[in-house]
Amino acid sequence: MPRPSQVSQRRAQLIRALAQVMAQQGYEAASIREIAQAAGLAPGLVHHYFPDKEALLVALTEDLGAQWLTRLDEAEGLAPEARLRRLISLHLSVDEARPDELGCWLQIIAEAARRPSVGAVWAGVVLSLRSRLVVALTALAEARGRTLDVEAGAAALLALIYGGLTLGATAGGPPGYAATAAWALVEGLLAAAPSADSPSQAAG
Amino acid sequence: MPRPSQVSQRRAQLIRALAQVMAQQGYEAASIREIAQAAGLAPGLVHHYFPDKEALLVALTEDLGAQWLTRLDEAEGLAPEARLRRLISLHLSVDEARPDELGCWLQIIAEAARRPSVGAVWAGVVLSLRSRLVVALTALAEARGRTLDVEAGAAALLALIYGGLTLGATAGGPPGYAATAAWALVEGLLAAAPSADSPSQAAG
Amino acid sequence: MPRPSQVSQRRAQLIRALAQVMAQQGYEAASIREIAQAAGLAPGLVHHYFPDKEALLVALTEDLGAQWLTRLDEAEGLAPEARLRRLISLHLSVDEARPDELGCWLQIIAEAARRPSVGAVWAGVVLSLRSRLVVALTALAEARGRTLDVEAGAAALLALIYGGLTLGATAGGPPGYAATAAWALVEGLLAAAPSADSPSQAAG
Amino acid sequence: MPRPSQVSQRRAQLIRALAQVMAQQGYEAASIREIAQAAGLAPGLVHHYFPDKEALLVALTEDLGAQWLTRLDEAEGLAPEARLRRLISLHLSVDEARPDELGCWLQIIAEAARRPSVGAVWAGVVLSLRSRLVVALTALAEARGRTLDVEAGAAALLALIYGGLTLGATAGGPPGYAATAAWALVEGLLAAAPSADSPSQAAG
DNA sequence: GATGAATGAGCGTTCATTCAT
DNA sequence: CATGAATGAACGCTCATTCAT
Repeated sequence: MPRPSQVSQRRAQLIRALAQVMAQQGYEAASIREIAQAAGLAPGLVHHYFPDKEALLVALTEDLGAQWLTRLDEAEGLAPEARLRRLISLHLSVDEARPDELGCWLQIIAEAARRPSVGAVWAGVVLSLRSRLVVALTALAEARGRTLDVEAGAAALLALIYGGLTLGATAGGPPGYAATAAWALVEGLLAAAPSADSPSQAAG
Repeated sequence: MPRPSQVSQRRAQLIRALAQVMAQQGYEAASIREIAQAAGLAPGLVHHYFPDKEALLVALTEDLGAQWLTRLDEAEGLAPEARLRRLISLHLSVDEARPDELGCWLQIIAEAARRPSVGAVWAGVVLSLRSRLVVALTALAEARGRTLDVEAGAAALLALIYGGLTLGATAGGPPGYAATAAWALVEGLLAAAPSADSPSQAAG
Repeated sequence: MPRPSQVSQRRAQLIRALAQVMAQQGYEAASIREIAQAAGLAPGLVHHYFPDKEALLVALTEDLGAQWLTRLDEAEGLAPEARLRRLISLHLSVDEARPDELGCWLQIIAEAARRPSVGAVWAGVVLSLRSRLVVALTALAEARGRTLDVEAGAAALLALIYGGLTLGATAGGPPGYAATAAWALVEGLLAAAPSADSPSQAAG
Repeated sequence: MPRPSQVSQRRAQLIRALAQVMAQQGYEAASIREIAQAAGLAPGLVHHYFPDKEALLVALTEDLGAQWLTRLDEAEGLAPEARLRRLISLHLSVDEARPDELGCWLQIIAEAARRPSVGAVWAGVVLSLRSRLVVALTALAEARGRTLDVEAGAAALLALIYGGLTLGATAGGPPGYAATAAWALVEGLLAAAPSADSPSQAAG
């Protein structure tokens, strides 16, 4: 019987192998044989640790999502504005430090659209990311004395970030615009928001 | 002898069939047999009109891109601000009127990342969309008397729009935030831009 | 209604086209489309002039066989020994003047082994070639005053020639050995044959 | 864990199955499904043991070539003349004991003409066969005190043998002529060769 | 646990043949 | 007569998955 750590290690090996193969060839084209080879394991082992190929994809999605969230922890404890700037730049640095990761996400989103198991995990990841932004935005709005629809603001920020990464990876574009634009979006939203001490004018 | 339009019609049939099947099952999972059946044609005909499956995907990408651009023509001739607002809402209305189209784009982007033939067409579509936004942004900046980096602004707008559509389709989110946020982004960018008549204060 | 000459011309066009394509790709790999293209005709026309692909192969076999026989007519009227030498060299010159032809024969023999219609034509060609050699050998044996089994001798000569061409085309070998050897074979057969005026010693 | 011999056995099964099917239907017409069925295996297994169909054909060619050479070993150790007679009759007995084998060779030669991988193996087989004949011819020429171009002689012998087998299998002919003729060829070549002890008369 | 042989369905693609125009 | 669109069976090959060892 393997120690629990060995199971985790084998699973992690296979998850990384899927990421590696999938980033270059896509999920469907990543064959079990190739994944096993990239992991240095026998093909038959894949089905010992995962019931099927889709479960492996779900595990990778969870893994990448957890990593992403962990990375954002670095912004904890900063002042509101600095924290939001940090969150934005941490997001956008994905494509520099981890080119494979972005490729994986593109494939995952495509699969999420028609595999409920993947879609659910992806939706959870988005929810978590958004909630981090909500917290940061709330703190900033409070510091600026504004009443902001932070849910919508966070969704918009994430959309700008995600869109910027995707388009940058697949269709190029001017360099470094996303960070600037993300902050302009924050300022634009804050400028349009009513002052916190005059709620009666909010709807105006 | 078949009329010339016959060929175009058959090709269009097959392109629509691919869109239909692909939106629900993805590109790889859309088999030639299924596509042919969705088009009401014999399987062998697919390769009579397209050299291979990838060429059909490229044709669909071109077709969807052309449709998208055509839709934006509706904003022609409006005043700067109205035109930009119209462009934004035309983009964002894609998911309402054409749910299949959004699903197709998700799959196309995933394929564009590793099929050069698809990637080139997609990059061309993005370029065209961005140039429409550049024109509109330039007109607006001029009307407001601001000096704007319109390339970066257009890229950011498109990123926000594309990200909003994608995340909305795959992970939900608050309703209708994207249009509001897009305009906040525009205002934020304009607010941060120097006045056109006082270039010396640009860096201020 | 086409004039008879047009029918013949179209058929000849297609036969030459098959030869051309088949020499390089083999019979099975020579598609109707390709053959038609090589002939400069529409694909559908092939089945106007030949009931099916095999009939086209049979026609080509007949055509090549007839050409081969015609070529041998050049040796008519020569003295016995010169005539046989000429026949041998005419056979062996096939690979120099018509490289495609040899390639076709290799494919035809392979098909002849399992298509009766082709096999029959091929057998007829061999019979005709052999009978030319029989005539020449008979004349030579008579001139030398020997009683030769000319059927066996002609078969052996043809075997040597055909084997030499085939092996030369597919596996190389010393240059020009076949002509020398063919004549050595003739002399060897004649030397082993009894004198025509002492038939009683033939079986010795 | 399968024993190493298991792999060899499966490969041999498939090679024999290809020989069986190919002799009757040709290489192109021998479908993977049919070959697998003839071997009593599942269709998918063929590509488990051979990368593709052509590799299976190459393996068969190597196998038949090796068998042919092994058969010739029976002539080892005989006196020069007896050895050569034995080599000739061993070659020519192919069509009696192994009708399938001859059919396979016809197909292989046709494929060798346009598949380099097959052509190379076939050329190697011919080379080996010829070198056996060279050795035997050399010994015989020495015993007879003659200076013979043994390379050319061996090539001619092989051509006569191969041509005789091929024509016999596809177009009939008088029975048993080839062995007689092969020996007549040998005697004819020896008769035309200069004496070994009078090299100055070689050109005479 | 670990292996890789085995299965058979399904893939993209090719093709000879037919036939409406 | 001539065209090439249309058909659907069959091809080589890949694959996730299973399972005996």
